[in-house]
Amino acid sequence: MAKTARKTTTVRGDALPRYAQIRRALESEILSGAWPPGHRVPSEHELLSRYRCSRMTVNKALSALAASGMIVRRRRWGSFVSAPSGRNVLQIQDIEQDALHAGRDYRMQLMQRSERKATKRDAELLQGTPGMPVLFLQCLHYVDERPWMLEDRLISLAAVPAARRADFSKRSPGSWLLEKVPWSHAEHEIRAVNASGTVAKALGIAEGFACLVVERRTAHRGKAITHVVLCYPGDRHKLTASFDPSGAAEQ
Amino acid sequence: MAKTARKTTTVRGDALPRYAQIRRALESEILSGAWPPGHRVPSEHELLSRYRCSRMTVNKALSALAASGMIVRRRRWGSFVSAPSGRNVLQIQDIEQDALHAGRDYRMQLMQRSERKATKRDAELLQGTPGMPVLFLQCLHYVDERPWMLEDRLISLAAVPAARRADFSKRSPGSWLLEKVPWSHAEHEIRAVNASGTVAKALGIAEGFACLVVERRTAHRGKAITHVVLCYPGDRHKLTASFDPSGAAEQ
DNA sequence: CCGGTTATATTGTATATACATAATTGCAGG
DNA sequence: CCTGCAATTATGTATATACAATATAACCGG
Repeated sequence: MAKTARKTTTVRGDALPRYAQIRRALESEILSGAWPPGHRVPSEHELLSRYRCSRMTVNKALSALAASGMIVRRRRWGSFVSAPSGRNVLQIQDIEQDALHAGRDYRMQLMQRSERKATKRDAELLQGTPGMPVLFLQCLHYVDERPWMLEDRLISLAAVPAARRADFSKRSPGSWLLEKVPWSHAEHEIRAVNASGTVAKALGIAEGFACLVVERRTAHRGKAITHVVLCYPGDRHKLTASFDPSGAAEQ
Repeated sequence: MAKTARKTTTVRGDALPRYAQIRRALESEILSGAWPPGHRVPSEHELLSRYRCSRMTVNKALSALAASGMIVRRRRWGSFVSAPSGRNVLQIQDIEQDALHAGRDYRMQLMQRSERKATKRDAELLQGTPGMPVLFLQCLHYVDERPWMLEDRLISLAAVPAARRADFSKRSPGSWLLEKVPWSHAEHEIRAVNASGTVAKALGIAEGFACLVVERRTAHRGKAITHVVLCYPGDRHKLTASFDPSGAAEQ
């Protein structure tokens, strides 16, 4: 009695929402190859009459597909399946935290710390000007008491003056920065190198052993914050990534 | 005269659309650190009265932020800034095509080709069963007439029977598959290894030279399609990636 | 105090509608 | 034939509205 009679306007068999269904349907046309790159996706009008729903709903589906790079949309032109290269993007989780805190024993040791005016090379790495104040840190990270990774880091003291007084003997500069300093842009480079004598000694591996090197430059509002080189023995560290068409992970 | 009098309902100073403005504003609160992880984002109601717009508009902004992993939303709970680790994802462009066709001279050579019943190891790599029919290919890729990359590939003939009759002496199996076979899931692994004698010989580098190895497993609807190991001399190939908070690249 | 019902807050989905924008097509007038 | 305006098409953005789902809080009878 007290309950107000509710009219169910949309009858969903407890499945995905309509916009997601439409998105999936289109996605599967594309991923199955039925709609090759360049193929014209039906217009919003066609889709709304096909799926018997409002334009906003198909628009949501199409916008999502466009955002994920599966299709390209242009006014008056229509929507078109984009080239695979446009969507072959894979995502890699944060590199630093990765693998370390997987229930294993972790500790780090500060090997070097020096405050200095940027050399020409420092300036290049930070994309700043020589002479700017920088902090150089070298840390050795251990996992289960074995040397795991060697970190060479430059921090721009102009951008992060607080770093001058931070204690990096316990706290890794990476996680300190992550907490203290917001950043909005990062560039990574990943390559393989043979360990030099000093690197080999620090990591307890043979000279020439293949290492995976991750180099990262971080900036905020166009101002460089830090530049870091992480060197992992190649047999221990792997980067893994998995790619799924947009919907799978989100829904 | 003929022109119908048009009322401009929304006065936009030719700037970003409102939902993008709102998104940016919130994003900058988060990226600037003003709203730390766990901080509560104003509710849609608060935002719509603050920005004087409809709920759908703020919803679009918030949904986009949620999709990009900057915030987490829950019914009746509200929206909260997510931990940085949730958003430290970086994107890497397609690995195979990368760098190759950058205006340089490319050619490839088929070194080995064998059709066989899957060994135990083959089956493991393809996540299939021993005895299944597979095609093994080894290709050497040249850029500017220098050996550039060595590819070891397994293709499941059950999933791609057409591969049996394809001519891989000119066409790289990677691009052939990309065109012929839709795929929906891929897993990558990236590591560094010292070149073995045979690899070194093929690539024209010294034995033990550090190589970047990219391993990829591709599947469609849970059925394995191909497994490939790409081996690049470490000094020549680099993976690069750049991360921006969602909006920058799209808008 | 317990246990259930009811109210409420907040996001999720969907619709109908309107106007804006961009680019092409077509037509009219010189 | 060229110019320019108008119509057309398809997407882009925004509003107002309605109902759904979900979890907390408040209330209330026993």
